[in-house]
Amino acid sequence: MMDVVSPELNSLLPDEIMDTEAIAMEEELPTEHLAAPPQSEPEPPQVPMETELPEIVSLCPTTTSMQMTSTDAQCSTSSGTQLLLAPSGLISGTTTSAKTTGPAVTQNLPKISSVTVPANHQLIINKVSGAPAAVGKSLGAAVLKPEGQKLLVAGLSKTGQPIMLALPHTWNKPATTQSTGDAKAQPTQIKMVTTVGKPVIAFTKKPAVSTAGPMITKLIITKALNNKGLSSPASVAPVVTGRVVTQSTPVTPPRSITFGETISTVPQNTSGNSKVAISPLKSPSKLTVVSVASQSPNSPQKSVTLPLSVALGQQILTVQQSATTSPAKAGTSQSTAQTVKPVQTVGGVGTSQFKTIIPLTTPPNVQQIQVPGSRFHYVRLVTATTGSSTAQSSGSTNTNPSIQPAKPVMMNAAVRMSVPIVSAQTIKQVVPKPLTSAAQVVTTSQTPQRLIMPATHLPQIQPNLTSLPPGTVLAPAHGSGNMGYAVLPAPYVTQIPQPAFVTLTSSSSFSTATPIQTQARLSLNGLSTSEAASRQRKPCNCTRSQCLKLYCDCFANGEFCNNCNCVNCFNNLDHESERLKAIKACLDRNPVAFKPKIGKGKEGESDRRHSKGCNCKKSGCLKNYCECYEAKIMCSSMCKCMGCKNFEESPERKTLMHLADAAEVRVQQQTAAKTKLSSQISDLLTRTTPAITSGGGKLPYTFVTKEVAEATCDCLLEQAEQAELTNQPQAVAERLILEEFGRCLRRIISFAGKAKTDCPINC
DNA sequence: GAGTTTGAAACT
DNA sequence: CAGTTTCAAACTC
Repeated sequence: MMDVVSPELNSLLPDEIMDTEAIAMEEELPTEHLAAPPQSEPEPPQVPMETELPEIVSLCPTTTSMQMTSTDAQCSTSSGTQLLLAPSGLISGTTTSAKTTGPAVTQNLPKISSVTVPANHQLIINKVSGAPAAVGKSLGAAVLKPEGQKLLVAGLSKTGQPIMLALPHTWNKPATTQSTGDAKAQPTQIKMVTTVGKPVIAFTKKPAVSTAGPMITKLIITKALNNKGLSSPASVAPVVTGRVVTQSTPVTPPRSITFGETISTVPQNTSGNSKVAISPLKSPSKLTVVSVASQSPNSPQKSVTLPLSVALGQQILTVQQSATTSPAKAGTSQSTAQTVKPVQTVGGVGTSQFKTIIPLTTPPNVQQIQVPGSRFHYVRLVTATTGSSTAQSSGSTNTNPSIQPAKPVMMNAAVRMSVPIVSAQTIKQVVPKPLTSAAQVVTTSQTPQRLIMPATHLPQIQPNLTSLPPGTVLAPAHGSGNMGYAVLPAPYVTQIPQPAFVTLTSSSSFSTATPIQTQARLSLNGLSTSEAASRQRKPCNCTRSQCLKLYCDCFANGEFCNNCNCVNCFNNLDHESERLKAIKACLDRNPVAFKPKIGKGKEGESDRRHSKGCNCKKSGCLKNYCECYEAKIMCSSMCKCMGCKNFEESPERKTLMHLADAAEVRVQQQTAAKTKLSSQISDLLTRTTPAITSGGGKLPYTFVTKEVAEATCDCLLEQAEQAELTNQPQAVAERLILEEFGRCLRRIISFAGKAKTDCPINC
């Protein structure tokens, strides 16, 4: 299964993903581009998180950046502390699931709903916008300005000293734009540089690069991994570089992204780079990326969590990575598919599909990368190269602040991201699969990394994550080099060999991970794997499109063709590269090509409506040609149809509906009748079969064979003839015949009883 | 089942 | 963005 990923697949992925140089360049942004967060700027009203999700979180040794609000804050990166980033407005008084991982220290910080510092060095801070106040100093964290802070970065230093960073409110401004991810805004890049004891954060406004889509906010966190805890930023030993790129769409519940990375006090031996593409999410509300360090005592684990939302569902992205304490370079590529647990959603429009991404390696670093244009959501796991490792091994003597994260050399970790997506097909079924909103974080103590995306709405990420066809899976290429990805339809996720779903035994970060792990199997559309597997899709009949166009329903729904009647089908594992190209082409044409067409309308409008509207001309929108009618929804103002009869008061529509209802009733009645008949037959067989076969309950009539019946008839005829020969009156003749019939019956019964006695078993 | 109709997707 | 072509599903016979 895993070998389905061909090496050339790497080349198919967006260049932004594969190009490590590009990342490095971004990390090397000039300092002058980094501007301090305008704290004086009035904070905009709380906006849905989808507009404010940090796009990139980079963990690197970059030193250029503005100082954190608090200079005394210790860099949490040096001590396995998990960092949680909570953009304001993204979290409304709800803590992430990580909060449950252990004893938490909660601060009633203004704009911060809660701060959790579990014993496992994980710090979770939930920021609530709108409440100006100073950050609780009891934590020793930097003071947050009430205004102009959209992102709160908190972490615990090796000494346990918390670090908090606030992002300028401008980060959230794009959120004001309404629309499903179409809003274009100038991307804001936030670079955070944390050295040991000297966390720094910077904000940079960059011209929008993305061709289309929601504003892109980039958050880059650069931190030096130095267990020595150098007080000088100059002496930074870069170890891990991570990026988190997320996009948010308007009006969406807060999300949380937990980003974790392993920080080892010893030189990082895992010099590798793993990339993880996060499949588009239909509307995930919460995204959590959790990175768990290896179990090595010297490899404390850190994580950054961006709590985004809670109420409507949570999307969790969990990345587990192991950092080998051994100084030796990891030369082996350990690709372990990880179990993906679909996060259930609450209030989901329909069932969701998941997208799973499995990186090849287990790098200590995780980078989420947003690729403009492609709208793919990627996570890159980057491990410091030899140079950085050497620096660390030398006791963090490296004083060069400009040290950039080493390019990935090896990928050892397997990361899977599961992203449930509401598919159009699901909507058509009008059978919403309620999903639980509980965010789940899966962690492992071993090398495997896991990325889990919540199954519910993730509007903020939607622009990117929803771009991929539902159920898309990026699987690591097997032995295809350092990196390889296969975009797999969700159904194929279940086909991945069991080892790929290695159960994660969490020993470290999250105590709550265990229950999740038990059900870590990927589910599709909110269905269990078995249910998903059983879900039958209508086979396509494509002949010319190679099933790589949206004409093909299979392709349009992000599924591989299976049992279809298509000709020259490329929508399968054998044509990964073509499929990837086709997906990219579709996304280039329409970034929301794979998003459900039927979605929620505006407030007050029908819950379901065609996002684009139909364009019917001849069907009157009363045939299945019409997508609205097919979806059993009314045409709306979005439609450009002619002669539309698919509106509420349309008599034609009512007539059709009545007919349809009547037909449905008939079908139901017929079905019920068939069911009843079948049940009766089954019951009859159930009752009779044992008697016939077992012998214990053999009934007399079972002896009324053809021969017996004929013999009886002969007896009766003989009796009738005798009566006739003796000139007996008819009444007497009838009596004689009936008496003879009675005797026959008695004989039959007697014989049956005798046979039962003689052969009580198996007669 | 073959042929026609239809409208979305793709193309220019 | 509009017009045209292509395509596969829906529909008809």
